[in-house]
This record gives sequence, structure tokens and C-alpha cells, in this order.
Amino acid sequence: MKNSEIAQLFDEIADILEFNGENVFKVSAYRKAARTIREMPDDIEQIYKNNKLSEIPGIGKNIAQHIEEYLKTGSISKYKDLLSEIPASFVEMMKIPNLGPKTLKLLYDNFKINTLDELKNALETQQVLKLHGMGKKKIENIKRGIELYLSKKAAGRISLGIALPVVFSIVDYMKDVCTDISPCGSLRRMKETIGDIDILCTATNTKQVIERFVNYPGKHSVISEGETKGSIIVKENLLQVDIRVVSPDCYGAALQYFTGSKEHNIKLRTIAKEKGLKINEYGVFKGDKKIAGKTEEEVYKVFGMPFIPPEIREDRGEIEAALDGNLPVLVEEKDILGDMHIHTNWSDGSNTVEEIVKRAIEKGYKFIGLADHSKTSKFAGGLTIEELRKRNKEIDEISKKYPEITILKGMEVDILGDGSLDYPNEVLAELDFVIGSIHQGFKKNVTERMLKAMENPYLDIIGHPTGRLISSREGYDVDIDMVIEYAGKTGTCLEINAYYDRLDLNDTNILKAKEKKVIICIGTDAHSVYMMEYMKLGIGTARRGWLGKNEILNCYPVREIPFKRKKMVQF
DNA sequence: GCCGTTTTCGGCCCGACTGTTTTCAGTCG
Repeated sequence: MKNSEIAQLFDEIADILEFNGENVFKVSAYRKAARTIREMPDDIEQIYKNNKLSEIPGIGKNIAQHIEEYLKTGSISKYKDLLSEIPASFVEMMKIPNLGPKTLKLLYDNFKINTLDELKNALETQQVLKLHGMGKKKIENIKRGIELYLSKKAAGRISLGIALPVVFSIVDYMKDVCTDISPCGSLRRMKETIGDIDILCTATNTKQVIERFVNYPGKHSVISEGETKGSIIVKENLLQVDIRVVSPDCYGAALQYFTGSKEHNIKLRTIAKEKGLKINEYGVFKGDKKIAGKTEEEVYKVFGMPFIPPEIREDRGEIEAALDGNLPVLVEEKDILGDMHIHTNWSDGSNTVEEIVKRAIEKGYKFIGLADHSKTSKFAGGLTIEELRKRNKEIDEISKKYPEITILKGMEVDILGDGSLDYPNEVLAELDFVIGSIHQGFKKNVTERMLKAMENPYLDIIGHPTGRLISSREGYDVDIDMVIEYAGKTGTCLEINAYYDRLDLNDTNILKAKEKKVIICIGTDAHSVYMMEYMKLGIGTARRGWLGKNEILNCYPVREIPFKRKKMVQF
């Protein structure tokens, strides 16, 4: 699938056009096309072959030609031409905070800078101060931007699971001086990675809020400190945190505005304009009269829509669905009846079966799936057949002690090099369910092995189907679309792995799976009872993929779980 | 560059903060 390669090229074209001072709407046309192509669930090459490129919104004659050229030749001549006119490192320099295209152009025209080092040197000279619009503070800001860019580049976007505790801590620290407070932005939308954190609040004393915020004990530095808005960098991953104070009568409008996504809001503004209304962070206005703004529900209602859940505000059809009354009812935490992927201390987990069961009961689960590693994963304490039987015996005994919950005897079984599973079928038959996972040979025929494994009637779920680690690993060399397709055909479930650094499948994969009627299973891959809390991240991911409870295995009553062999299994 | 019940030209979302100015440009979200 070449979607992301093409998207990246369009983003870079947009950067260069912006540097060249091109029409801003041309620039945003390329950015819009990039985002659409990156996030759509379909293979761009397939769409091209079906001659349907022009049906994609935001893709017109020119951009369609660029796509065609890329698919045929592997490059885009316009991109090459643009690149030849500017120093190669400019694509990178465009990403530096506080340094926009105008200033970069000014510096380039006066200092002929070609590299990041030359940019840094130019900022140290006396001449730079003589340029129109350049002062000491501005230069300091750009220098800070370079530092920040370099350290962020080393860190990358951070996982939702790392950002969440930071935001909880800040909200807790701020709540005494605020009436209402909520995170917004990509964090509220539960994006799998977070660029920075946005917080919105209302308060009687605005000044006190900003003052308290810029003195947050975990702060690294203060970026800005205004009347209603403040920005800090926190020590944790050098994340930027922005806070905004608004009056209570526009809290809903502001929450809507700052939650985004940008694309969702632009669509909403366009609709507002068509209706002769104006929407901004203060409310919805008819002329000078404010007609909504106190709550988000009120804002959407003005446009004839029900409340749209933050997780699907991406301009991916949610606005049209809301207008038509077709919004899906998304899964909620209360719908989750169990967790299907937990490791005990029989393999590499740190808790006993009983400790896990007690925690699951506290969480209100009706069932729990224990899935230890299989024998080939020796590094992870994989169980021999004999150990597996001993473990199952222990589970049976504990089951009698806790009749209020059903403990499912499962295993996370390795998919071996030839696509077979790590235990013979007669052993798998002794289990209630089987997860099949790739743990070795990430580049070796992964797609074929997964497809073969799915043909096994004992394999119920494919675990972490892409194998990525957000912070450090690309994932398997796998054709995930083919896996999704075959999962649909064989009735195999695919896992949303809720471990914070995995979060595969992503929302694009899930939308595709939903279309193919694949049942999704959320598994936390917990190695301790503490990690069972990652379920939140799995739910957020499922919601981003528009899933309702009927499409999620964890929401079925235990006797109705759609395992392949469910009739054979006695719960 | 895209788009079309203002349809092949002329629009395209908009406000806060900063720094450099002295009324505004640049950047960001």
C-alpha cells in the first residue's frame, strides 16, 4: 500500500510551496490531499486502477496526475523540480517551531543558508539583527525552536498511554482554581500518538489560572503567558501543554473548537457559513446574536446534529452521518465484559491466576481470558504441554472458588515459521480459546503464515496483527489488508492490542475490518494487574474505528462469544 | 490546487499571542 509514501510527498510539496510564498490555498490543497490519502482505508493504487481517483474529495485533476505518475514511475516530477530549487535541508527546517516560511525565506535571501548548522550560525551574527522585523527576542525564540525540534525529533510523537498520566496530573493540579476543566485536542480524540496537550477550563479568576499553570512543578520552560492562554513545556518527554481559559457561557463552543480535528472544524464552519451562521471558540452566532455555546450538545444541535463523539471527529463522514441520523452508537467502558489477553506468572506475567481473577472481579468483568505464552517463546516463559495442563488444572480449581466470573483457559500461541501453531491441535482442543501471534521471523512470509494460521479451526484471534511498537519498531512485513480480508472469510477475530506502545490495529485498519465484518477483540496484553487498565486505550482505539459493542468480542455475553468452536466449548 | 443552486472565476475558517512596530506581520493551533 503506497498511501503513506504519497501522502508524505504531498506534505513536503506543501512545505516547499509555502516557503516559495505560493498561494496559501494551493498549499492547503496539497496538505488536505496528503491527509486524506494517508488516512483513508482503501489502497490508493486500487482506486487508481478502478479509475476512481477523481471521486476522492480534495483530489482534482492535478493531484490525480501526480498520483498516477508516482504509481507508474515511483516519483513525482513536480516534487523533484521543487526540491532542486531549494536546499535539501529546508524540508526539515520548515518543521522548526517559531520559524515559519516567511522568516526562513528572509534568512535564506540574506545569508544563503543551506544547512541547519548554517542557520544556527547566521542567528549568532550581528547582521541578523539589522533585518526588518528581526529582534533579539525573535532570534532567541528561533534558537529555542531549533533545540526543541532537535530533542523532539529524537523523541518523536509520544504514545497516548504516556501523555494520559501527564494530563491527569496537570488537571489534578489545576482543578482547585478552575470551575470546569477538560483536556481537548488529539488527546481527547484518543489519537494513538500525541504531539502536544491542550487543556480547556473555565474559572472565576482567569489570571490565577494562568499564574498557577505556568508554575506547574513539572514544567521545563514557559513559552507564553497571556490573559487567557498559556503554554508550557513539561519535563516529561518535553511535551508542550497549552491551557486556555474561557467564560462558562462559551465552554461548550470552546471545547468543540479545541478538540478538533482541524478538518472536522473546517467542515463545521463551512456548514455554518452556508446557514448564514458563524462559529468560533466563543459560540455559534446569528449576526451579533449568540445562539449556542454553553455545551457541546447545544453547538451540534444548532446544526441539526446530535453530539458527535470526540474520537470520530476527523471529517471522515461523521458529520454527514450525524446529519442523516446515522451516527453509530460507539462502545463504552461499561459495555466491556472481559479482557481476553492476560499473562499470568505461569509464563512471563507477574501476577498469579487468583490475583488477576480478583482484580477482574473488582473491575466488574463477567469473564477473563488468560493467555500465556507457548513453548517456542522460551524467552517469555513459554509453557510446555505438561505445564499448560497443570496451569489449566489450577484455573479449574480457582474457577470453583469464584463462580461470579468465567475464567477462560486460553493461550497466546506462536505462529511458527511455516504458519503452523506451536501446539498440536489435540492440545489446542483442551483450551477455551487460542490467540495466534507472530513472535519471531518478523520479515519472513508473515502474511502467508498468518493466513495459514487462520485456517486452523482452533485459532480464534490473531494477536497484535501488525507487530508495531509505536516508539521503536515498524512492525511486521505484512499485508494487513489481506489479513483483514481473510479474517473475514475464516471468521477469525483480530485483536486491538491495547498495550500503550502497540495500539494495533490502528483506526484505518479497524474501519476496513468493520467493512469486512471482522469481529474485533480488545486485549490488554497485560503482564500485571496494573496493566489491565490499558483497556481504556483499547476502547478509545475501537471508538476511533467507529466500533459499536456488537462488533467487539469483549462485549458479548460469555456463552455467545463468537469463537470458531463455540459450540464445542463448555463455559 | 480544488470546487461549483453566486458553476469555469473567484472564493477558500479565524482568533490569540509575540515581537516589532506605532498599526501590523508572522506564527500557531
